[in-house]
Amino acid sequence: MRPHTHITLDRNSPVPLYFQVAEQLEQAIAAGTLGAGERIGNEVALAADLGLSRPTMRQAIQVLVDKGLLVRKRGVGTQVVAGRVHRPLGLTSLYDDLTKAGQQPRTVVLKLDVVHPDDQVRAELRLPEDARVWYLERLRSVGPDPLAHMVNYLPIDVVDLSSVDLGETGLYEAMRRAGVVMRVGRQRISARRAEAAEARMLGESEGAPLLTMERTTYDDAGRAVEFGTHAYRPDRYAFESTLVDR
Amino acid sequence: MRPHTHITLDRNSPVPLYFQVAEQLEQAIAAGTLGAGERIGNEVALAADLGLSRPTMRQAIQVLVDKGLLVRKRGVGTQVVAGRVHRPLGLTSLYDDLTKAGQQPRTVVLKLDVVHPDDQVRAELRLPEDARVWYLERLRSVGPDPLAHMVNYLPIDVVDLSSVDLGETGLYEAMRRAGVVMRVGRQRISARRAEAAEARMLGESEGAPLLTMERTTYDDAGRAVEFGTHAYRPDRYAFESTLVDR
DNA sequence: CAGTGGTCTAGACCACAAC
DNA sequence: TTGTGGTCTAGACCACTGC
Repeated sequence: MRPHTHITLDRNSPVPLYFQVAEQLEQAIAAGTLGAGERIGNEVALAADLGLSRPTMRQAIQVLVDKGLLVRKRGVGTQVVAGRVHRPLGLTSLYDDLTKAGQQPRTVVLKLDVVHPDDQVRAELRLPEDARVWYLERLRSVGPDPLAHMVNYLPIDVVDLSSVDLGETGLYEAMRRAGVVMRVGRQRISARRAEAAEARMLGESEGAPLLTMERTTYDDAGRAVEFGTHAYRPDRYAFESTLVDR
Repeated sequence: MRPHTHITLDRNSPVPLYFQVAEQLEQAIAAGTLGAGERIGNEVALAADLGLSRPTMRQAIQVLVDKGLLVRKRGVGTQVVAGRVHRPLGLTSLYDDLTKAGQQPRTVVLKLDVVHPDDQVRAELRLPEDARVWYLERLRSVGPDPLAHMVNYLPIDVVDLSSVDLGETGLYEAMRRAGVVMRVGRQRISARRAEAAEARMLGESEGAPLLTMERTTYDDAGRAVEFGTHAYRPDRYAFESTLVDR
């Protein structure tokens, strides 16, 4: 155990108390104030120190356990996980990823249309026979080289894509601005050979390996709001994620 | 809202109450008793019906929210997410995945040794200069065709691999039997061309696309217990996962 | 307005690990 | 035996949604 690292609470803030604690603990870990393998806690004492109830303190710790930064062990305590911190793979888009990493992505819209979806897309989005969807095809680059070729399908009533500058705004950002609250994504990552046209667009040779991702995203009402199939140049992109067992 | 689906509790069971509830709700969703878009809840009434406190009921629902099966919306209620259920990508090994899917994987151990790790491996495992590690190289097949080529490094004090039949037992299973409790995994998925030797082993041609995964796994004390770099035939394997925003 | 989930309190008893 | 996290209770007030 060790003296806890100067956590201050603002009980008038709209930010929940458990979140304030989690944020400051995370900063302490990132800054090295709490080093790998070091123990925090215990929960009861920490809660008392901060004038919180134990459930609230537990909730704060749980946030960091879920992020893979802390591990709990009954009868022992709560410790900082070894190893450098990865940004977790969340419900973000490639555009979000790149801008957060300080990159400046450029996007070319190759096609934007309203179409009748094929059976696979209609099944993924759980749409009726006669429904129509947005068809969006884009090419994204960072620096001089292309990075990803992206095809997305959205139910037409989710957002009006014709009124959005998709060269300047990411698709997820546009959806959020339209009031869509995305909550769950189900994705499948694999690889395959580049086809001729695709290879040309991405600046690769035909048959080169491409990293592929298919994702269906659902909003806070459980409705499918987007289905996409993307292809990435594997020398320029990888999927990183943290898995936690509870 | 709707009548809740016959949940029975056993207060003498060692299984936590919130977990009993979550399990039975999940079964109801899988069976279609609770259909896509349908509302459950509310929390207060459900808790009262089952004779539970509201926090316990909330904890049960939270389990399924984290799995991506339910979404909550303040002022509205809790609904079942549309779409079929995916098995989530957890802290499992390829061996676990395949056996759960009813497959019978065969594993050939190509090499098992104790070596001095190179700088990358030593850094991933956070080991001192003079530490030694297990080097394990395997080829896994399902049916007549090879599926994955796997290289793993483990600190020598984690488990004695020389006493395990790794042709019959998965690595993760062997670690669990040795008392290792794995809690956090950090992984990176990408793709590349197959090299000559690798292509021969996997029954592919040189230059064929391979799906790659690197993973470092940590135990319940925050210690790095395993680092692996794997290559999969992408026509036979893909990574599926569910992402949840909270 | 009524109904919903989001947060928070102040306790309690238990299971497990380490000594 | 002592200390830790794991579970559970019975309330409370608030923020947001939809009518």
